[in-house]
Amino acid sequence: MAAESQRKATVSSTVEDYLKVVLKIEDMKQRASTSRVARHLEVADATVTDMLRKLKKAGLLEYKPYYGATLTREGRRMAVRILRRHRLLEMFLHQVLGYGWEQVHQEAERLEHAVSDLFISRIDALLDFPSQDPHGEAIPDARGFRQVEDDLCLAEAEPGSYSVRKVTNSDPEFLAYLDRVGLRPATRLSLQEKAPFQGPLKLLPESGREPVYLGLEACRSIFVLPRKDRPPASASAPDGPASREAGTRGSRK
Amino acid sequence: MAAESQRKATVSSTVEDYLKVVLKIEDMKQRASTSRVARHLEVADATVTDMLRKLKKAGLLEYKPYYGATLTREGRRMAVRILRRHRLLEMFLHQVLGYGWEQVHQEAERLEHAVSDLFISRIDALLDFPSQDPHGEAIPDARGFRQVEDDLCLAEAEPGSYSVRKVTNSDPEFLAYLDRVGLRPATRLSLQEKAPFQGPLKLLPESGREPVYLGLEACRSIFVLPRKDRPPASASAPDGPASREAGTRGSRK
DNA sequence: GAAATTTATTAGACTGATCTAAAAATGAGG
DNA sequence: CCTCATTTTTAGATCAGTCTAATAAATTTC
Repeated sequence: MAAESQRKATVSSTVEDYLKVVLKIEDMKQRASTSRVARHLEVADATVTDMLRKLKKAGLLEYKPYYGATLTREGRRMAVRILRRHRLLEMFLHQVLGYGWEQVHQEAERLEHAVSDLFISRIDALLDFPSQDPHGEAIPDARGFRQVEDDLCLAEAEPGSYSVRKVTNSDPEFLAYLDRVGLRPATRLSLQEKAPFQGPLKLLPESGREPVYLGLEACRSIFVLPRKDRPPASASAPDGPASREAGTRGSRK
Repeated sequence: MAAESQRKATVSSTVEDYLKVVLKIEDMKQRASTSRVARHLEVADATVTDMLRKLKKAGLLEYKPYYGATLTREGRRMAVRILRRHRLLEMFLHQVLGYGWEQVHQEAERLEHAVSDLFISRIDALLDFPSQDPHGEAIPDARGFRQVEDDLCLAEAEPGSYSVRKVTNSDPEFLAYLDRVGLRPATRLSLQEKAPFQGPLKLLPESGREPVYLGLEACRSIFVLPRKDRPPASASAPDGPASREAGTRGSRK
């Protein structure tokens, strides 16, 4: 008998973190090499080599020495489960406990390993089965299905009118800054020029404020949706004027 | 340079568990001996000996070989902090996420080590600063102050009228049973006889149902408050009408 | 395509929390 | 006060996750 194990494999939170990182790297269409994984987790390369071998043995990923790791079906299932927990928790912290979007990541990072499935299903229901977290990232559903997201990275966008879809960077400082200048999911903005190789990119958030200048790196973590109306227009959108105002519950301090 | 350390000592969740257990034992007015701590934590005695020495070195408790441990001021502060988190979390799970009182303990046991102070203060406010958890146990306040509780243990109570104050036993089976027979904090009940050495004690919960019989051990985890009206009376208590139709003596079947 | 550079793996060690088995204190009874 | 049972500690190991330093494979560069 060899094809026995089915469900229930309970893993340490360390293992969950490794799987999460490999998934994240694969999602960015990069190779999950030892050093890349090590950078994400902030551990030594040697530690990762070791761990990847263990995870391979556990059947959670494929591992080719000098190449890197690839999640197996089971490994991906677990990774997506954690991703779901993480994002659902972020949403919960934001909506129910009033956390700012720059505060949710760190807390969710700890809770995702500690809460039970019951907890997750209760907050899912309490939040009415949300499909996105406070940063605009999609929350996988309970079966592990994920929406396909082919968003446009601001760093590659042509001049035009857009709205912010998601921000993939959890640095609190950075998020707090975006918040301050009025850039959050659903914010409308117009872009005058294509992102330069170096130097800041000029944005005009609809919020009417002054232009915002962002470095290339910053732009890489902002994803947008094109809007079908030209940059400097007056009244047009039928779904409400200065909407954006709610969400992003204050707190801070 | 010697009297430096003040706050901030961050400890592992294992250490938190040891402190919690020592506090619990001290609260029961027992000696926190190696083996008693070991039994509570379900680890080997040798492990405890080791750990107690480390905790002593860390200044969290006194430790006398062959005698046991006593929390220091700092150790007690930490232990009470965890107790507060635990009970506040239980209340939160019960009130906000709809957990049954037999489900809250296990989840809180994991969360108490994972949530931040911000999380705790948010749920505290959300629950409107509760003073008791779902089992009727007092929640220490944010400064670490604890209400003095001198409750009467059902195992020692004289016949009379009481109401349930708290239940100190987190076994889900047991709690689910109490729930089924209608015994929970604030339930009124009358006691016909004093707890026997062996055999079940007969209780009459006000909820009108049949008498309930509880073993001595079970009675030890139930604490009650005397009510000021005698068993077989008619009208008297100003805090409720036809309270206790205390008659019902024995009979019923 | 050989040398230089980068990336990855091996080797050896450490830390924290745990265990088992053996030795040593403690404390009760005679 | 001596012996026996109980409780506690010591000794020696294990396991997971991590590190550093040394070595080896892969890749890039000239």
